[in-house]
Amino acid sequence: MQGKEISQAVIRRMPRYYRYLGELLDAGVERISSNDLSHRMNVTASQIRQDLNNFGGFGQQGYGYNVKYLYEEIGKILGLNQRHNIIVVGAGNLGQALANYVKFEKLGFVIIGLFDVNPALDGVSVRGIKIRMLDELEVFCAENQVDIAALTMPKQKADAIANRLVGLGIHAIWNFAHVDLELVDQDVVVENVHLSDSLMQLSYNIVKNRSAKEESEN
Amino acid sequence: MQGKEISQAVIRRMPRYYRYLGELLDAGVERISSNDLSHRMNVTASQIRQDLNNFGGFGQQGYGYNVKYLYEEIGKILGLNQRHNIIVVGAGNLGQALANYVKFEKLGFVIIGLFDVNPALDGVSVRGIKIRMLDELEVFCAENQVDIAALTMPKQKADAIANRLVGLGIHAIWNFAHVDLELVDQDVVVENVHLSDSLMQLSYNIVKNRSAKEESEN
DNA sequence: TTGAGGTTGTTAAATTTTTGACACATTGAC
DNA sequence: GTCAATGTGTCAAAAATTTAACAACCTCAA
Repeated sequence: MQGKEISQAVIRRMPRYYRYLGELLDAGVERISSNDLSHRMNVTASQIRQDLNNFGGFGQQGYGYNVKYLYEEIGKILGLNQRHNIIVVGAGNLGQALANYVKFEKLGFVIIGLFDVNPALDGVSVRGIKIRMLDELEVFCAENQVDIAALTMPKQKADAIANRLVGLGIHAIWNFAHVDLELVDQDVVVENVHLSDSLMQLSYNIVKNRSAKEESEN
Repeated sequence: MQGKEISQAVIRRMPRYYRYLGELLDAGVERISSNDLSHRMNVTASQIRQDLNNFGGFGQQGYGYNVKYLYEEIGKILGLNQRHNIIVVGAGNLGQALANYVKFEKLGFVIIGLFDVNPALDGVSVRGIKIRMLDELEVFCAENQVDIAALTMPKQKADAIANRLVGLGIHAIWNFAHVDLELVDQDVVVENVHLSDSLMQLSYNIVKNRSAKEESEN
């Protein structure tokens, strides 16, 4: 409960630990040392110990970490011990893809609504989730607990809708629109998924890799 | 052409600069100072100058940066001055969403093929792109220049297909499967998009934000 | 029960990243 | 032309992150 801030660099690595521990758990592995895990994950053992110690001492000297216990603790740290209701605003291909992605539910993220402006989609269901028109947002948010809004509409509309959602009491946004949201209320958590940026990074590394190869050839 | 390595931290920021410069260009802005840009982007001017100087001196003292020139130069750095042909392996919702996303083409990323194992999808077209069966991969890659493979199939199949693709001469992978690919050939560039990880980071910040609020209330 | 081997939590060092500061070049008003 | 204002490129300082090292402690076989 102490307020020492933990860097986002550490947070970015936690889901990966969680994933590896889940796999170990499935494989029936009961305990693991930071050294062993570091080899599997291709990071340093020191980093693993340092990262985990931000949240407490989960291991035991001479033994290592209990896989099941550590898995559950990291789950709690990441808030996976509680349910998060999501609405997806923008029921195009990406929005529907998210709605169809069953795996999120195993992590506690449940998509409870899809919204769009396109009348052709009104009433259509995706995996049992009805697509609603955007003007039903207010009523829906009043009647349902919405924790996260995923934005998958074109960037031109993103700002307006994001602020409308925040006004409806939603304080977490998973933003797929290719803009940096400008929110009036500062007390909102935003996580961006910028696919174009990701592609550009890949592209940079392709070019770099290619020229490195050419250089080593002469 | 000197080989001084540029950190991925810098590379991660470049697409964002590119985006902001593109917007300025569209808005008809001809020149911009690092200071002005820093305010718009909410970073330090020093970081902008430092970042850009990794690639050369694009600015001019007393003037700033020419928007059009800088935009184009960053485009070149990111490899956007050349075309990248993409195939998407896994033509489910996400794969089709990618195929439908027109914006990638403006950046030079052209999806030229979709592949799946589901016979029900055989021959179906998405935005004019025909879905092919996975066993046609070899012939397709022989007949077409494929620069990037996007993997949107379940994680169990990802490793095998990735290695198969690398064997076919594809050295860049845009990986949406929730695994760290284990590739036999080391000379491959991989960019991961782990949506679950992104959600978990969001979830962490939700919980943190919530408890911070509660604390400030008492 | 003992002790050799193993492993954490933690402190310190090394490295990387970010920020600050300023010499010097360019601009543009007069 | 002159000169104050502007603004880069770069060097140095500060901050953050990562890695290394090790004392303290636990395990488990004998």
